Amino acid sequence: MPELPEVETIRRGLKGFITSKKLLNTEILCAKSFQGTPTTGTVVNTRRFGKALIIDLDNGQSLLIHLRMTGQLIYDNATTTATSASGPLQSGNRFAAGHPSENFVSALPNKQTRVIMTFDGGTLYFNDQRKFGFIKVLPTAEVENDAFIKKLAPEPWQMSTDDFCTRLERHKNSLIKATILDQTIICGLGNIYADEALFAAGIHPATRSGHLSREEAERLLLSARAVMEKSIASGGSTMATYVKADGTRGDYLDKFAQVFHREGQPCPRCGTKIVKIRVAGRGTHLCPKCQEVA
DNA sequence: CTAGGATCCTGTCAGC
DNA sequence: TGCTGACAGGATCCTA
Repeated sequence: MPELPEVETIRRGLKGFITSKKLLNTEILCAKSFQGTPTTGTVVNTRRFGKALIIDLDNGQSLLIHLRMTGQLIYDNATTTATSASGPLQSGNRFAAGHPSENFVSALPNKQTRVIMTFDGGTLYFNDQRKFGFIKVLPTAEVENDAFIKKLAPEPWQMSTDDFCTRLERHKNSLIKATILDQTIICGLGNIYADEALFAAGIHPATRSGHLSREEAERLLLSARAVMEKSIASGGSTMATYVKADGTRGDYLDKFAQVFHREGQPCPRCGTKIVKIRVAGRGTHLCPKCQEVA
């Protein structure tokens, strides 16, 4: 679930809360969700590689966190006077981001809480319904050598059209949606932003990657940047977007999604009904008129 | 090497 | 109501 914009939003939000705070204790409620030996230390940095979040401590150790499908990070601030640079992301004493659910606002820990990390100033809950995500402790110097991190391709902002075209050609028989979901080909997109980028570029998700013209490839690359930038600007999937101003629950996708979870509704561009099909094993949303099969 | 499908896990929802 | 299968904002492993 959480894709690059969500993880970037988490990074920015957490940075404001836990920088210079000391991690005092780690409580592991689900062994599968935690790798390595729990450690203690003061937070000196928060970084991101694609969808992976890194928290660096001053003891030479780092936390590598991947939320996969249903992970959430929810920080409960112990002090009401904490100053956060990320005002809009905060609601009461809590900052929450990741897979949108009632966990953002309900009592913690709960059935889906996998790890509880106590800081001198607050508590960080790692919730994960499906247990695909994890927190891993490793030496800071080894983060970039981690098997997952090492394989990641550049993000859309770091990739030229030429480079993108070369990568598409290497996977010319794959469907374009599968290609852009592959983090070793281009990094950061997940199921939402893949659909949104393909819609913005007017490309059918089941097009063979090698069939895209250079112009189409460039449109897709620029669209990938644009849809993720827009999501980051609106705060990704955070409590602030999940809980509306009047206190009611909302769909955070309302902030930017044109096609995702909008099957049956009119295409914002031409009015044709959005359809949902299956491509590369994933639910896929598109406008059958704006994204004709090549 | 690439391409496609199964799989990890829990929970929800549509359909009988 | 209760059961069943499909599916879910990700990535890896296995097979051809």
